[in-house]
Amino acid sequence: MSQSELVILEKKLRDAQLRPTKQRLALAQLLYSRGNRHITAERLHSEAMDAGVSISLATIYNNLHQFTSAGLLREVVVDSSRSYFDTNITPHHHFFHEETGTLEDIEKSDLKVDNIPPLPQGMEISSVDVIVRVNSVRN
Amino acid sequence: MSQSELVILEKKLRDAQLRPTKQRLALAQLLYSRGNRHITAERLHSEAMDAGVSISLATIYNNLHQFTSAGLLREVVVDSSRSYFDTNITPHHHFFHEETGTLEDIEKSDLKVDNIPPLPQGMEISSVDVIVRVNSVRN
DNA sequence: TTTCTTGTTTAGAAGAATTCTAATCAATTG
DNA sequence: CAATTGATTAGAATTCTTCTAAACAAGAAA
Repeated sequence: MSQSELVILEKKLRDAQLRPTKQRLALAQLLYSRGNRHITAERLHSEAMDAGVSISLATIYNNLHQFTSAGLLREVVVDSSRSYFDTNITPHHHFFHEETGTLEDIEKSDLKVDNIPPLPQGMEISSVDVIVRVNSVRN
Repeated sequence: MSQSELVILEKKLRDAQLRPTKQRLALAQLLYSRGNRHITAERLHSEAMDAGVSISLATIYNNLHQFTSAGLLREVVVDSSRSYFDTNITPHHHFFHEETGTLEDIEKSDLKVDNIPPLPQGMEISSVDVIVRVNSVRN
């Protein structure tokens, strides 16, 4: 991990009004230093452990939610049994591999959603989420 | 509840290879005698209680899953904290009212999804789920 | 610096939704 | 009817997530 990378991550946290604590910086590194990721709390926790960073699961959850509120992460709802957090916060959609439980981005420009019916008075769209669930062909 | 309605529900269960037990018939009534519904296990349980049908929560879960496997229900994943089951099994999409936690159908013909990128070799689409999350406009 | 304030982290308990267990019970079959 | 197989049950167990309240660390002020 280069020094300049740490400085950038620290600024990212400060800009989001989050104190750059040891734990937050470690999480930010795991999240943002390897390209776009889709990750669960448990998985992030074990990655932190593997990286030798001691951090409690409660802190992982706290921070995933704080990062999400701050617009640094986005929660993707694809599986009723666990929450996935996406480091790609630009508008886009997902492939969900049902067998492996993995997500893959679909760039917004690739996919078009048209003809959304009119919304009731006083309502506005908060997001349009498309999930293309895929499986391997069974023979 | 008319007699003929019960006979129809019983046939529906038999056709799905499910024995028409007292509990299943009661659930089928609650689910299919009031138009399309989007319901959680807890909610269905309290409706059954209110209707004077004694049924355990385990049985509710068992049956919701059996109905789903049999194609009599469809699970909709919109909220990471609970599962919704939809009695409308035709292909369609949903509005999700974030404030109230309620779902509303969007007919498939109303909405168009285009330009899904090519899938990796050996993969096939299992479903395409569109969720339009809506909120009331805040002043 | 040192001190103060406030935000953060922590372990473990608590909570909520769901699934499991194994005993009882009910529907169907012969 | 008796036997078989499937369904239901209460409650325990599991899993994921949130809460609690005490200890700690970061930033601000002196």
